[in-house]
Amino acid sequence: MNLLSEFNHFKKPQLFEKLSEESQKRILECSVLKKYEKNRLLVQQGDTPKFVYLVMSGSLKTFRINDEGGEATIRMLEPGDTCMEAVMFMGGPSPINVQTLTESETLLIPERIIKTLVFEDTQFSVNLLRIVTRHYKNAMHQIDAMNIKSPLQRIGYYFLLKHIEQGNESLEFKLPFKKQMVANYLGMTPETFSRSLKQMRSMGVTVEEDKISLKDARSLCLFCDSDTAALCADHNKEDCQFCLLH
Amino acid sequence: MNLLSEFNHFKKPQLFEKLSEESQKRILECSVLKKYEKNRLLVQQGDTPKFVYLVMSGSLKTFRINDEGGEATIRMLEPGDTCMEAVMFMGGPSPINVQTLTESETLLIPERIIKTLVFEDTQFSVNLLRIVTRHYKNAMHQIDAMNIKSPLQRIGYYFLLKHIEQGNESLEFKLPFKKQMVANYLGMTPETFSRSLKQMRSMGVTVEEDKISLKDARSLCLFCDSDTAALCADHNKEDCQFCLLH
DNA sequence: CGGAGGGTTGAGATTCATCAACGCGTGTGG
DNA sequence: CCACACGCGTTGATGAATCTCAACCCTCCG
Repeated sequence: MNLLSEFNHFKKPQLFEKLSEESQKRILECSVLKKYEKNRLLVQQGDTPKFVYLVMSGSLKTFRINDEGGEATIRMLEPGDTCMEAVMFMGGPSPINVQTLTESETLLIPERIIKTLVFEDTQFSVNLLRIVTRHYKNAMHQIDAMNIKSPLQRIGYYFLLKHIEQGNESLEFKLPFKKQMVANYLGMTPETFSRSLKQMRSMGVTVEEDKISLKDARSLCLFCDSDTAALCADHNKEDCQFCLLH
Repeated sequence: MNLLSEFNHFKKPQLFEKLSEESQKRILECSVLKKYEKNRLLVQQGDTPKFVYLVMSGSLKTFRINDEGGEATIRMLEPGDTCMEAVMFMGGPSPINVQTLTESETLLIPERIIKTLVFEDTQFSVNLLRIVTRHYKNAMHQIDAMNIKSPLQRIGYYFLLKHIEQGNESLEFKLPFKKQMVANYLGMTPETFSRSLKQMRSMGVTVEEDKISLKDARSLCLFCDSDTAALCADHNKEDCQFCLLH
């Protein structure tokens, strides 16, 4: 099973970064590839974690639910992303559900190899640490967003991230998930999401279907902040709005 | 500087758990103890992280702010807790502020020793991983709370955690921070916090000053969920409300 | 004594969720 | 080939929940 070649199809999973061939082989040898239909529940709150899921194709979400039926999306995953790595080190049952958003293929990496390797390969444990801290940073931004940002600002910041992720240069980029999903991820209803998008037009940001178009490269700078600016290739250019603020 | 004896005053920092004497010594040798007055800002959003802060006495908070002056509390720390460990592995500037809530003493552990040790001592990197995943789990609950929980439920869950933390047996326990702080941490105003406390009285939970009193040991079970139940000593007793739900 | 900070209470304003209806594109079955 | 249902997104009207603002009480402390 040579899956490594597969990784060329998308960003190389951070889990395998700088990892010795040896360790990569050990992981892949005991992992299995599995295909799931749309909306299939892979993990439920309260389950004991058994696998790390590496998305090969399709998309998943992780989320929490309460008895009244409310859902809070924690993350939305695309090919190359992993989930449940963090949960394994929390101890105890999973605090989250994992579900496919579309038909998906995922690589199931057993808990045992993860927990073994973490003590035997420091590069692997550092990779895990980097992954989890990245998730945690995201979570911080989510908390921040829901406490002190308006729906408009939440969307703006989300778009800014996607813009930076997708290379920063093009004035057009894609919404990687259904609007409903994004809305819930941002902690609002589809209705307010839609209404906020309308407001955004007057700021030079238009959305048609899943295509986001900017009037100019600085349209989203309004939504930037000090720690996100560092990710921006234009951070040090003199027309960076964030820099102007100082 | 023999600080290890200090650790008897509070829970042993998870950072040092199962760590060799050797490694502990290496850390302590290059760390310094520092005293700060109340409301002193130790780290600002955008700063590059220089230290891990281990709280020896007093209390700190980590939080984000926006230009309109809004604050979103991420964590509140007591003696034995650490912060900035996660930030160091995020890469880039700090997304959070760190500030003392009261006069405090903290141990400053330089970034360099952390980043060195993480590659040289797997126990240390696993400790970090456990710490960060615990933070992340908390963050998930915060996200969940603000999306799909009422103020009442948020407070109830917070109280439940404190109750479990403080040993689960006594019907009285303490609110470890000022109400204002807790309110902001839970994403609400002091006013709604106060009003929700009044509602809680009819559920058998009364608060006077910082003393929380329960009518009976099950008063908070309403606010439990599947992953938190596992922490509860009474989880498997037949009168556990959560268990009854199934 | 007087001021400051924390907490509570009340009244009013605002914002977002809810509910309902509609448009549009797609797929399906008669 | 048409009719219909369904999922997704949008729009409008309504209502409820929480924030805001203001006043007040209390305790602590100079």
